[in-house]
Amino acid sequence: MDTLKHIALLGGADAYVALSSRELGRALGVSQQSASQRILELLEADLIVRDLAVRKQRVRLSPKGVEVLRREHADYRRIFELGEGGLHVHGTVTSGLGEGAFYMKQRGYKEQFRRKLGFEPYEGTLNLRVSGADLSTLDILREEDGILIEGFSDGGRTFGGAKCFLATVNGADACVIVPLRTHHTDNIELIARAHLRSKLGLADGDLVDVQVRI
Amino acid sequence: MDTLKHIALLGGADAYVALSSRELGRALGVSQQSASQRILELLEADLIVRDLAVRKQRVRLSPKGVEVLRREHADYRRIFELGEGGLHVHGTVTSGLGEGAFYMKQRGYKEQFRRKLGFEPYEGTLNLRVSGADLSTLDILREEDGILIEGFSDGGRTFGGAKCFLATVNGADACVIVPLRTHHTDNIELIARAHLRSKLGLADGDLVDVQVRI
DNA sequence: ATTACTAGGTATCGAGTAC
DNA sequence: TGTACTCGATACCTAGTAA
Repeated sequence: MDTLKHIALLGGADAYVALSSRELGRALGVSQQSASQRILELLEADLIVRDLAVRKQRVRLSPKGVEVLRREHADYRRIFELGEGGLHVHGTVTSGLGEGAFYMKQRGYKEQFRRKLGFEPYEGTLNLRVSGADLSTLDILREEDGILIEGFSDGGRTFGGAKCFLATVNGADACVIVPLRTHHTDNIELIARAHLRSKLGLADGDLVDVQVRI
Repeated sequence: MDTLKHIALLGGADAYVALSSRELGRALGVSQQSASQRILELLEADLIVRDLAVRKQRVRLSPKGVEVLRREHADYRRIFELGEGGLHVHGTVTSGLGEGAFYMKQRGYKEQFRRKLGFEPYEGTLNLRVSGADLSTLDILREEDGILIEGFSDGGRTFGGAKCFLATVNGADACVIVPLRTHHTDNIELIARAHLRSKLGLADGDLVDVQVRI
């Protein structure tokens, strides 16, 4: 585990890195022999792959190895990023494709919002683009349970389900929408009773602070 | 290490959590005896503190224990979040104690800034307070090598060294200063050729985006 | 230079048990 | 119920060395 992390820190998550057993041993504070043994164990567990040349071996993480570290990372995010009273995410205001408004007008969604959130949201969404450190914070949301909005069909078209999380944007009450069937994106959408953009005086590119209650 | 993480995941980073050695053993896949032993080791290393009541022990991380996990977290951030072109940190503008200006006026520093950064910075610093996810991002900086500003003595007083990292604040060129002799704080200081506060039109509490080049 | 086998010492683990 | 001791089994690490 520690060995796997060390390889990743050397860049082995993306590409092969040259790493002799002696170097590895020194870095981990164990002997060359033990380091060699650890490499063999990681290979046996399919967590790394190796290119064993004559001079020096080159190793890199396997997809399974990356997944193991990612899970570990998620644990640390839970510990440190989910502090007092929820989870902070920063994002910049963007104007989406206007799709949000289309979805918000659907009766199948509107009715659920009224019933499950206790208010009828404005027929539009505030789009935020998230970057850097906060990107991984979104992964926590995706794994967390929220207020469930069920999918439905209307007029031969299917509308997917979503999860909602109560939140505040720059202090104003709002609600984060996370589609259930979602790919890893850097976008989040917010809804609220009012038109957030005008209520908060926001323009494209403005940086806002979202505090999500979990 | 794994034990420490598990305690933190139970909430032991902020407060005492009840945790019997049997529970801990089950969670870690070891016996009650080994779990008890691990608790003792963590106590010995001052990574946790314990409230040993009659019924059940309660444990929580010590500041040192939190620090250890934070370092670990920083490693994972380095692996997964330090992608192309640097590192994003968000912070809110605060007015410090005005100390920044005092230091920036010292000849020992000014001369080094001019020589090593290639410009003479404005005689004041922009203070940012960082929170949540970005806090641990700062730890990456603390471990990274930057442009070295050496400490010196002047008039019987000693001034400590620091590291600098080229950065942009809301798009404007700047430089992050990280004191060498520092522990974990939630503050960062920025210098630039111009007075950033007026150049960017910033007021206390404003949220800014810092992109650090590494 | 490497990697990795074998042999032997050491730390770690868990069952039994005391408190 | 708890925690934590002793002690035999075992997993792990290192030195020497082969390829």
